[in-house]
Amino acid sequence: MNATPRVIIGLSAVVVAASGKGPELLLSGSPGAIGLPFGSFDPIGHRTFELAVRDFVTSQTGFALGYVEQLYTFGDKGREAPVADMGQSSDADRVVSVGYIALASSIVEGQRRAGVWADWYRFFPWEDRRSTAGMRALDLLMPDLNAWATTTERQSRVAMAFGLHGQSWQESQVLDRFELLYEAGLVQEAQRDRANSHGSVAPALERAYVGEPLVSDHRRILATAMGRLRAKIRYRPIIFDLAPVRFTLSELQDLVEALSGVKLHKQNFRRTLERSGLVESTGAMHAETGGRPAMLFTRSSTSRQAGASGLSLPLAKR
Amino acid sequence: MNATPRVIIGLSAVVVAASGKGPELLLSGSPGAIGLPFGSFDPIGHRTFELAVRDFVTSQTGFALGYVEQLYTFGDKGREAPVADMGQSSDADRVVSVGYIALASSIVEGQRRAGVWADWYRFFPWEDRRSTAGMRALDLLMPDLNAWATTTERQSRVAMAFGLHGQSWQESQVLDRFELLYEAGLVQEAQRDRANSHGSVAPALERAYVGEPLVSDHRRILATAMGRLRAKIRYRPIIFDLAPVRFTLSELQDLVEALSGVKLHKQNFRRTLERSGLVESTGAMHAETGGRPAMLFTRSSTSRQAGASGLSLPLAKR
DNA sequence: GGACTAATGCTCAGTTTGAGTATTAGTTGT
DNA sequence: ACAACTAATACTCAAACTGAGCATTAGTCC
Repeated sequence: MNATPRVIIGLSAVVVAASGKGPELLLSGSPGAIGLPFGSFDPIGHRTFELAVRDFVTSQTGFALGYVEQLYTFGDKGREAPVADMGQSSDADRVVSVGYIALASSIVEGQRRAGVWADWYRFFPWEDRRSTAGMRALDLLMPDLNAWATTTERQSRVAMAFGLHGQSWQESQVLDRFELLYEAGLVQEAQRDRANSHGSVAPALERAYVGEPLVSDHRRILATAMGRLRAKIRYRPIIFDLAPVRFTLSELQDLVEALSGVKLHKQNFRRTLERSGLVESTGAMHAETGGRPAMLFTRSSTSRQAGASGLSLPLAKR
Repeated sequence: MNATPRVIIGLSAVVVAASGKGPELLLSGSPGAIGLPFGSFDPIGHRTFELAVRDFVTSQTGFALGYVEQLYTFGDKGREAPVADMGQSSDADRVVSVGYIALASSIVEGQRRAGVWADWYRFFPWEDRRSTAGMRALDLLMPDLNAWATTTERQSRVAMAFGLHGQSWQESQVLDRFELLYEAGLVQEAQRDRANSHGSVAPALERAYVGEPLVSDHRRILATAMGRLRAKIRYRPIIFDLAPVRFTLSELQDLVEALSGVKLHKQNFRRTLERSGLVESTGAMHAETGGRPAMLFTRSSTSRQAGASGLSLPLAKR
């Protein structure tokens, strides 16, 4: 047997922070080739992946991470993340990339250093169902999706994924929806990948409603991360790793809505939240923009314990 | 910079099948050094990890896998899985292991080929709360756990993990419980790892209630897998990947109980199951050992769709 | 002091659970 | 053929949880 080709471990991180607007992502790369922060794992220097992730994100962007969780390890041939500019890989190498999710509590202007932060809905406009803009993006996609759904199997997949025909919208099925759009050729990555293998060029898609593409398969990784986060806020109190230390219930609700992309019923949200025992009021009030002042809350100590549960998401009406 | 040491990707698989008794695991190794099926990833020959897993499990045990899902990637230095007998690694290499969970539908005697199958509760006796034996294992551990829990922080962790003081038992917290026992030095791996670093030898533990150890950190991987599976049956219909094609509701319940380690309320279990639409009755009946014959069911077609939900687990009384 | 804007409070009906009690359809022994 | 036995199924009932609204405050801004 010849010398085995080297295996290179790449690390990519979906770094999420909440600004006043909503969830923001840390990106790197140059215009036209934007991607997730990506670094390669040094088998000698790094004792654990997690330390390595913290390390390269900090050194690339000057930003220190809070909560970090492993997402998935991507090892399929033909979908490798690019390490071209690392100058160390050759064609014979096999790149395996380990994806991580990291949360940073709300962005304070001073904390922003290098790196570009972007609203994550830029890459998934149809995932934002709070605004009419997001709903409109989906409406615009539907004709193409329907055209693609020629078999009943496809139709049923589309219906399940996008909550059609009486199925309910499942906010955490981000990856299913993205994969469907990819298969239907409605996202730019699909056309790019096909062009790479067939040499054909498809017509440009209107970015406004198919979202912006990312380098390599980073949008897929991002979709995986989004789905995982959205699912996880339901059973683990990770929302508090994104929220500021003290917050009003409305601010917390806005944050949850921004993450999950749906509107919640205000009174029911606070009801379940108070019952859950995850928050406790500080005495202080918050002088608002206008309207009655709100109580400021903090996460309770029980919310920090090992098995603490997450939030329920009572949807708002039609 | 010197030539970088090689990175070797190892693959380990937690292969679960349901026999009449309960969940069984596929193990390999020789007596005294039992572990999970383990193989190394060939950067040239294998296009994807998943294919590689199917491949090495089949070639090592003659058993073909059904459902396969990635579990976690373990890359911490000092916890590498052993590849000693592969004859290809040197001290300078860094081993990263990607763990997988695989499910095989119920074991038919004829399907068993190589490999050893073992009841997974052999490794986690305290996780089986259906039998008095399992409850007893926990009772026997408690004095030692309490002795270890000298701080309130530790006490609260123990209480959360093991459902003490009014906290409820969370069947999916398998890893938390194992880690706690490890920290408390109550599982053999802890003593082995300490002996490796300090050269001290601790007294042997009574295997009957601390469970049997596995090679390397395989018991930890197994705990992770068990927790994941137990959590997942609640939100995805994977139980049907373990069940036979046709089953009675009692058989299905037994299977769920065996997996999750708790007793369920029979009438409520079938009520939620029927409402869920995950199963549909075949016309056929099942001639039982004794008692009224039961209807045979199959998983419904909707249970196969993308976003299908899992089972609710209505606990039985005290 | 009145208008305006959110934050909080409360209600109510429809569902979903947790726990049991009551029947029913086979099997087995006499 | 009948009685005893064993599970599978059917039903009931109350407590807890949810989905939807209506009603009441406590500040800010003319």
